[in-house]
Amino acid sequence: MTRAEQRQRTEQRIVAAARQLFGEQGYERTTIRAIAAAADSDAGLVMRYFGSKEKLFAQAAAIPSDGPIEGSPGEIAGQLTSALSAKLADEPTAALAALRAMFSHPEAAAEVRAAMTAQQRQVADQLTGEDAVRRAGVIGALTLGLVIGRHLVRLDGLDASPDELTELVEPLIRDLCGADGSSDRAGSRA
Amino acid sequence: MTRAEQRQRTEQRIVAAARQLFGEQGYERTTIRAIAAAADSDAGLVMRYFGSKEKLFAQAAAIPSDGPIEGSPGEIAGQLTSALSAKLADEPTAALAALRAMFSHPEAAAEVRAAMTAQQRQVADQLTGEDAVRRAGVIGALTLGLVIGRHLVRLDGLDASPDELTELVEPLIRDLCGADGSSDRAGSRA
DNA sequence: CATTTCAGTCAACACACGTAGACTGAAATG
DNA sequence: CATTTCAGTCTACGTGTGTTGACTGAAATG
Repeated sequence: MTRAEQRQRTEQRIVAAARQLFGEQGYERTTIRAIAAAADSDAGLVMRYFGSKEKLFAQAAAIPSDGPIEGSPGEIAGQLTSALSAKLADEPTAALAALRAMFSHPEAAAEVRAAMTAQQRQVADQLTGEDAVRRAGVIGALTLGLVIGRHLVRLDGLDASPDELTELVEPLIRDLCGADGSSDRAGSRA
Repeated sequence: MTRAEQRQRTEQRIVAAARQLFGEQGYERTTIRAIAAAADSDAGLVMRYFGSKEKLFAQAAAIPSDGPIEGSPGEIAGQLTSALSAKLADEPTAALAALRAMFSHPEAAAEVRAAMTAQQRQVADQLTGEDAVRRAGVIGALTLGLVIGRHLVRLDGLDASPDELTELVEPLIRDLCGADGSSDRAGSRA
C-alpha cells in the first residue's frame, strides 16, 4: 500500500471517529485522545494532520446543504417535506455533530445558523405575504425540533417511521407555505 | 445583617450566576471559578455550599413544570398555545440552562426529556386516535424547535413578537390536537 | 544502494479545571 | 467577656486537557 493511500485512509478514519464522537458527546467532552483511540491512531498524529481540535471539528461537522428550493408554494412545501423526510430517515452524522456541539460551541452555532438561514431565506423569498420570513422561521423551527427531538433527545412518539411522521407534518408545512386551497392562509381564529 | 440572611443572599447570588452562565455557555465551558466571580464570591465557598459542580447545576437548571393539561382537544390546544406563548415571551433562564447543557451533559438531557415526556403524555392521553402519541410528539418537537430557535439559535424570523408567532403556530397545534371542525384530521393528501 | 521523506509512536509540557483544607475575622452564644 | 460557630478567603493538589517535539522505521527517490 502506497504512502499517500495510507495517509488518506488514516485521515478518513480520524474524521469518521471525530464525527461519531462529536455527535455522541459534544465538542468539549470529546477529547483528541479519544478520537485517536477510536481511529486506532495517535493524538499527536491527529494534531499534525488537522492542526488543532478546532479545525478537526470544522472538517468533521461541516453540514451538507440541501439542494435549491424553488417553485410554487405547493412545490416548495413538497421539497421541504422530502428534505425533512431524508433527515428523519438516516442519522445525519455530520449534522448531528454540529447540532449537538452548537449549544456549547459558538463556532458550531454559527455553522448551524448559517445552514438554516440560507434555507429559510430561499423559502421566504418565494412565499407571498408580509409574514413570509416569520413563516419560514416557523418551518425551520419545526424541522429543527423534529430532528433534535428524534435523533438527540429521543422524544416519545418521534421514534415512529419517517413516513408516519412526514404524513403528520406535511399538512403543517403546506399550511405554513400557504399552499392550501384559498389564497389567504389558516389563521381562521385570529 | 444577620448571618443566616447573609448566607441566603450569597447562595442566591451564586445560583443566579450559575443559571445565567450555564444558560449562556453550557455545562462544560462554565467553570466554578467563573460562577464564583460573577457572584462576587469564591470557588471554595461554592463547593462548600453546593457540594459539587454537578449539584449546583441540578439546582440551577431545574425546569419548572407547566400546569396540568386537560379538557377537550380544543381546550388542550388552547392550553398548549398559551404555555408556548409564555415560553416565547420571557427568557426561561433555568430551562435554557438545562436545554443548552442537555446536548453535552447526559443528566441535563434526562431532566429535559423527563419534563417534556410528562407533558406529552398528558396530551397524548387525552387525544383520540391511534397516532395520539405521535401527534403529541410532533407538538413537543414544534415547541422545542421554537424555543431553541428563538432563544438559543436566534433563527431568522423567530425574533418576532410572541403574539405574531403564536398566531402563526396556533392553527398548527389545533390541527395536531384534532380540534378542527370535522372529526378526522388534516392528512387530506395521504 | 545511499539518501531523503514522512507516517506513526512516545514522552513531556503548560495550563485550567474541580476540589480539599487551612486560615481569618466577625457574628452568635453562654 | 470568653468561647464557639461559621461566612468568606487563600493556597495547593491531582488530574486531564490540547499541543509540541523528538524519535523510529519503512517507503520514496536519485
